[in-house]
Amino acid sequence: MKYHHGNLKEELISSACRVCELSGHDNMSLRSIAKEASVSQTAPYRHFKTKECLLAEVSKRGFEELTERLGSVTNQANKATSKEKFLEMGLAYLEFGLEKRKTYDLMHSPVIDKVEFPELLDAAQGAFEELVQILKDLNPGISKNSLDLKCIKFWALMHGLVGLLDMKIDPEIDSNAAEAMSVVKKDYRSFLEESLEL
Amino acid sequence: MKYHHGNLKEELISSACRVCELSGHDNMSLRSIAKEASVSQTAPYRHFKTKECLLAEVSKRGFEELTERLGSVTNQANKATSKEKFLEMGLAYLEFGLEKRKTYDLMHSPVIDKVEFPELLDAAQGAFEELVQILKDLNPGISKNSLDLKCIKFWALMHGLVGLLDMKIDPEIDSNAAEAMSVVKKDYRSFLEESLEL
DNA sequence: TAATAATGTTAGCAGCGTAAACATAGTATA
DNA sequence: TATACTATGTTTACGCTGCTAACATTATTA
Repeated sequence: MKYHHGNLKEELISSACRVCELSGHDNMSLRSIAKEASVSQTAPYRHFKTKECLLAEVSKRGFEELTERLGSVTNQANKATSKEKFLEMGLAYLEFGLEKRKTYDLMHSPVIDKVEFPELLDAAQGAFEELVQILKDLNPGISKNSLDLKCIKFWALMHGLVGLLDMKIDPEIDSNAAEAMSVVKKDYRSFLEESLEL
Repeated sequence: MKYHHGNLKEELISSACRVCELSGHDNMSLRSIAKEASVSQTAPYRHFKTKECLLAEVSKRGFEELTERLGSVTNQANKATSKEKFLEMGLAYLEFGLEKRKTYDLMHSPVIDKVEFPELLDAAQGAFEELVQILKDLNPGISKNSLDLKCIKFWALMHGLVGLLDMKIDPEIDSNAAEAMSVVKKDYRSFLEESLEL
């Protein structure tokens, strides 16, 4: 066993990403992920000033993956229309939010003060740009102001849906909210289509 | 000093609500709020099985306040039209989310497993019913299915906006997202009006 | 009045984030 | 090549946390 690990920082981050998505950032201790890397409890402090810094790294990777997923919709070199790409982007956003739910939670959690991590804002901005681009394509000649509003509306709707779709609602209750949610879940696409006025 | 407090449970809850909104549920320890009530660290365990149970109570009160705020819009006995009430309800939702941001975070935080606290789902359902009612008034004769979809759309948009509006974006960056956000902040009402197709 | 339940205290456990002091390995410079 | 310096690891320890167990006091009920 070497005294120097060689690639500890990277291993800690990827381990943290795994633990986060598995158990949520609440159940994620620096000590446990240090142990997972077979390293002393305080070794991470050679690479991260605080636990929050490691979490910020996890969050950043989340935004990068989201950006990548959205971008791959934009960049698919097929004959899909702008409208279709737009719908697909909405789906891609929802899929990311639901598949990587715990990571998505961290990305939007107040435990990381984004003001202290400007690179996180940059990463989030990257994802936002993808939405901006697709909406611009979809609305040629639109004014900057209207475009901004459309972007926020789209983003907010997607963000809100991720939160609501994942709500654990007891089907026994058969409440209005549960019913409505199941309608949406049954077919995201038609819901998106209607909601986004296409 | 009496041995028995007499009203400890209630005091712990209201103290927890205060601390939560002040510092966020992450910076809230059972011990500190016990101390605030001048009671031993373990006294809360006579009233709450775990810390999560106390947090659930705080969350529940949040939903109740939200329901109350939304309801008071519905029930205002003036000559406001349904459309105006609808807009006001959107504003009321946003105001609650932004004024009681930390509580709002707890209400939507994964630290409380809502499945384990069905009364929380009930409380959330209460708020949802207010949205349903106003949308029903606004769209007489609408089909149940369409109504459900409209509700989700409205709720998701509001929920998403609360999350986005509170984002701390460095104005120096002057990014697209920051610009768009400031446009929305400048006048929620016109944004809502446009977004909700009125 | 005596038994019981409710509600408080004290002591103590294991886990946490983090700081300080120290050890070892890799790198740059003389 | 020897030596200093820096990077990266370990050990130890501190105070805080949620929580349990054992015990004390008060309120309620038979």
